Amino acid sequence: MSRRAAATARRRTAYHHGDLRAALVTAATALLDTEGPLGVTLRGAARGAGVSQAAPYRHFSDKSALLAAVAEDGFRRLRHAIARAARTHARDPVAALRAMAIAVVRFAAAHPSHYRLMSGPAVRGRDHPALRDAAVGAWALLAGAIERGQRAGRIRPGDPVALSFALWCSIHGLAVLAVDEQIPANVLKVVPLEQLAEHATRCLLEGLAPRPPSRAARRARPASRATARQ
Amino acid sequence: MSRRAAATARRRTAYHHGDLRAALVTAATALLDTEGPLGVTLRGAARGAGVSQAAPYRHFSDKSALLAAVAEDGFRRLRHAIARAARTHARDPVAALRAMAIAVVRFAAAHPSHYRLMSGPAVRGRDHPALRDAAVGAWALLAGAIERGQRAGRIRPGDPVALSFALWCSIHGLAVLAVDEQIPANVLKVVPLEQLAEHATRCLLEGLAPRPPSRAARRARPASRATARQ
DNA sequence: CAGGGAATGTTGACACAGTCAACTTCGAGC
DNA sequence: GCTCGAAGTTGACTGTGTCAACATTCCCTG
Repeated sequence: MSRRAAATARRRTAYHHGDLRAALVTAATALLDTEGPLGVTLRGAARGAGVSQAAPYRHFSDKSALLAAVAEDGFRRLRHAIARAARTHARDPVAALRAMAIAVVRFAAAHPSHYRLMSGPAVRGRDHPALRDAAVGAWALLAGAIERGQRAGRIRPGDPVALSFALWCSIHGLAVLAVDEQIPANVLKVVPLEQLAEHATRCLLEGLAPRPPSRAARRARPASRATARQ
Repeated sequence: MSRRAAATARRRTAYHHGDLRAALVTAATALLDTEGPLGVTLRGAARGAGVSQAAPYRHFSDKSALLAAVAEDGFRRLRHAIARAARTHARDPVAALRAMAIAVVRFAAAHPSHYRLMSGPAVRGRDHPALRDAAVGAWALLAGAIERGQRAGRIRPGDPVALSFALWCSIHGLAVLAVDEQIPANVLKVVPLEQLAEHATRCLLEGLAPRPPSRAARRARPASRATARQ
């Protein structure tokens, strides 16, 4: 993975680290897990890699560049988790979607600080295209599953991207609420997190299911201009 | 509004500020809007209030206490925005819910940094009960609207808290995605943000609508244990 | 095989942040 | 009128991001 390993196997010397970039990402990730988002520090990562304070600047232009690399790594892992969940239900697209949702929430619960970093203000996708791509890559799996569901007649027709977007909002919203500890105790007491994911996903998937023309659905006016402002 | 005005009208002197606490919250909010979340600083807020660096410690034990006060204020405003939206559709509970969702997303888009702070790692609800209460108070309006919808037969029966939670996930997820600039360009290009809110809300509300027993909904197995791990 | 860039690390320094201790000033109640 | 506590100030400490100047090592070219 590292450009060093790909090269002629430079040996680490006392002076040159060998693969500092990867070591810094690892150290920063460790800090993230143990100390939380505010505990991640450029100097701390350097210490963790056994290197001086300014060394990171040979590999990252910025603190936020380091954080972006960490976040990108997180999205890679998240994508793998989602893909694995999808594979376990290759036959049933709806079950696959549910499993994917649970995988996301599980990932968030297992690595709260990491998930926070991935979707937080510390790194803006705009400034780090690779991060953006990694994020989109992870969530794009949802659209694929939606499409399979449509082909199987389990999900109503329509733009898969638009439909998966609604699902994305739900799942990400739940994950973020969990990670930010904003789920009220009276909810979490009764129902464990994964069941909440199932619940939220089911509510949405029922909305996405094909259905005979329903009076209630059509009664809803398409757009009311008299909504609240601000 | 300020406790100063309520009291015997202490006058501000050169030395004593009069109502530093409120001034600090205002200054911090201004910093948040202009400089972003990372630009909010205790010293900066003190400067903004025309006061020395250590003065805030007479009113806030901590930087995070200041941030919590700012976030709490944000939740108060958010609750008002939601309540106003609900009032504009007193007759149609489903339209009210849609309007509430749009109000939240609008708020988030208008004050991105503020919304981020309100739901971010900077302040943990656990450490600031008043913040937690403000957040719950804002979102509780959803459950009320759901209940009205049930009474009107527009929303299927069930625990209003559980149903509103699914809606909460959707709305908050969309708001957070917007605020974090994670909505892919190919989505935002085609559809403006408020329409996305309508879309997501509609998908979910259709899932929450009362419906004749449907085969597709029942076919979904209640829980599959073979989901992905990690 | 030699030698010279280019990478990669190191040291030292600067500005600024959060935070605290010690001191000062002001308003209110005995 | 005087004192006491609340509210503000000054000065200092540590830790952080960042940079410039210097040191070391790798690897390519002759």
